[in-house]
Amino acid sequence: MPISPTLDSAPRRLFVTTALPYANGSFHVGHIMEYIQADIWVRFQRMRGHEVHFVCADDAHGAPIMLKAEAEGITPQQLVARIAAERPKYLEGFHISFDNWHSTDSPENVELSQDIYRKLKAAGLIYSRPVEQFYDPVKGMFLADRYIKGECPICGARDQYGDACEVCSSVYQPTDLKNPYSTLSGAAPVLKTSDHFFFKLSDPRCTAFLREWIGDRLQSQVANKAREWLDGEGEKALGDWDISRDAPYFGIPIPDAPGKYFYVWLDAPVGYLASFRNYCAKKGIDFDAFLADPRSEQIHFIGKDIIYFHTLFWPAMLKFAGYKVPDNVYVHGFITVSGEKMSKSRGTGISPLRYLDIGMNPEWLRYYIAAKLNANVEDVDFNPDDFVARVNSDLVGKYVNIASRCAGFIAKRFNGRLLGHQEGSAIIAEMQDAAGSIRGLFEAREFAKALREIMLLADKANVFVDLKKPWEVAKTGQPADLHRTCTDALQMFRLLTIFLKPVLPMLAASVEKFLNIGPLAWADAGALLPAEHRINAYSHLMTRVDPRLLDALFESDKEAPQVNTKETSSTPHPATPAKSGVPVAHAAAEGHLTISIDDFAKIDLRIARIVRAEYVDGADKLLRLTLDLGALGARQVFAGIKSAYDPASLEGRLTVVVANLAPRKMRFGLSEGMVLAASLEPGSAKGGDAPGLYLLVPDSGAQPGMRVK
RNA sequence: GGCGAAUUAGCUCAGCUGGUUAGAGCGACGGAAUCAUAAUCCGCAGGUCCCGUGUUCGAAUCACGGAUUCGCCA
Repeated sequence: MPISPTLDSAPRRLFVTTALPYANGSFHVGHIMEYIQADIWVRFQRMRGHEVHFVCADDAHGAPIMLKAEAEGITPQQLVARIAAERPKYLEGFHISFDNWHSTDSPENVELSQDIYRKLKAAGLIYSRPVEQFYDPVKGMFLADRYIKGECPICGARDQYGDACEVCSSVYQPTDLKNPYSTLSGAAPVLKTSDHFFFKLSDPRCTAFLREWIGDRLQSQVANKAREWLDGEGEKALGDWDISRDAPYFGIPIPDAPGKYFYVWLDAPVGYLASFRNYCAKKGIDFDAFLADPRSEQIHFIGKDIIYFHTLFWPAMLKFAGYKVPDNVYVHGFITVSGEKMSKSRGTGISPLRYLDIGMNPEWLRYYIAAKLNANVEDVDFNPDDFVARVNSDLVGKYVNIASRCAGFIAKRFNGRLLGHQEGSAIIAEMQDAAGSIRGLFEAREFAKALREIMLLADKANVFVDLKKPWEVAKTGQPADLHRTCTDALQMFRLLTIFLKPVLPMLAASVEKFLNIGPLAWADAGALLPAEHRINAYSHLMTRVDPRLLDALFESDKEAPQVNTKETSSTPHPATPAKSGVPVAHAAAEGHLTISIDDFAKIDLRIARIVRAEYVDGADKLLRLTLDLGALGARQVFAGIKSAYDPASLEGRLTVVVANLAPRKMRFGLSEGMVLAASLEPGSAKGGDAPGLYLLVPDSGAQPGMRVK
């Protein structure tokens, strides 16, 4: 049940988080979707004047990170630091406005996790008992289910994981497997007993509290699921939670229990608090006072895969450790691509980094995702054709176009000044009235509905301009009428900008500059630009999506990056079950000096004929080359060889081109490859020598399109 | 296997507690316009509402069965 939009204007104090991403790999588009959803909501709240603290952190602990670091010959801390270092590129790239980004491998988290544990223990909710588990005698560690494979006890299929058979889909215990082996060492695991600590979730105090906490605050789908778990009976009864792991383990030591560590899922959500506390210290906010303030709201945005942890363990942990409990958990579905689940191992999906690298506008994605998000736990499909149509039609065709078609008149005919808004169009008032319902939709995370309503208003603005025909009035009518129409249309444009600002913060900033106004807040919808207000020159606010960019986005991005292998992903995991417990010990250790023949084979080198070569307006170093690649067709390539070659001298010549280089959007157009040329390394030029540039040329007889290998 | 969710025009989706000819945006098609980075406006055409049976005066909407897809069973 989404909470009803606040109708009063009492300032709220919001502590908002997104799920902590596991720090063993880069962000995927599922993370980005969650961040975009939360960021839109957060920016909306800030625009309304509320106090918002929006934080996240890397989820750094656990066996997968420990093993991966070991395989790379580095410490877990080094691995986590490397991943952390690349986070800002994504977050800034998609304009995610976190106030703080921290790590669960931090002093704050150690302190908070241990404190919570001690208090739970004091409350009588922690106990220990022996657990018998598979143990890898070679690695000297206990094995989680996914590090064990063997033959299915039901159908006999080989190489099945310890929890379920992919062939006959029966479910069993790892100890049921026939001929089990450790995926880490290949050794046959042995059963070994060890004491584990448990959080007594089945305690009547916990279940009673959780029933009450769930109340009607959660989305109905989420509440139903949580109650199903809570009310389970017999086999399905709510079990206690095993919160300890034995050394060796990368995690937080359990107080007074040598060799025992918190299971990563215990300290992961505590990371929300750790990050917030770290942020409070930097900002001089009183952490304890904030959490103690009954007005403070704690909101977690998460994906549907981790409902269990956030609606059962997490509130119960906080409650019985005497901490503030979450006010709400907002759950979203996964993102699919053209209806297919993303699978990193199969190379499908969208790489956020590639999206940025090929020059796609992050606000296109923000808009598209917002246009498909609602408050339900439903998957969102990224459909390339739909993406192009939606963005181009809504944003460029409808919204930006309003400013574009009026700004010229205001600038040329009226010296950039607006008319007063007396007797303005009724559509302006209609838009101002709509601010309330749009606000309610943003508040309830019904972004798709909000944008539909906003675009309906944008349609009306375009019809308005069409009916008023300023281009005719400019020739034959009264200047005052022209002034009136264009002023009104810009007033509408400004109102639409307020409504779109949570989704399109950068575009809104450009509009603020264009309109020569300060940052727009939600309440500004109640007022209009004053008479005689002077606007700045218009420059285009957003370009259309070139469908070829989508091709580039999906093209042969086959090399699968690291697959998440945490026990359960703490992220809005797009899909794929974590199926790669496969050790990669051999991979990175080989150093970076040599590559394999397979690596080299990835580079598609081709003979190309330079059909045309020309200077590029405004480029210091570039020539635009049109290449003939034989059977591969024609390509446009920008080459930084202007200093060494006269375009005319290049036409007709053969050279070598990297044909499968990811296309790159440059200021002057799309570059679809790279021609090869020899030069000295920068800085190694001997005094005075020009570095020089020497284009590669094949021996005579080579034909365009031939493969070079 | 048990439980649950989804399936509506070419695409993306609305359709509340069952009620007259099932809606929107985009796309397609036909016109108009030319202020706007060809954007805009008007019109028109698209649907056995997954299939089947049933309840009902009446079902996209309810019940049962089935298909497909997905999820949970920690």
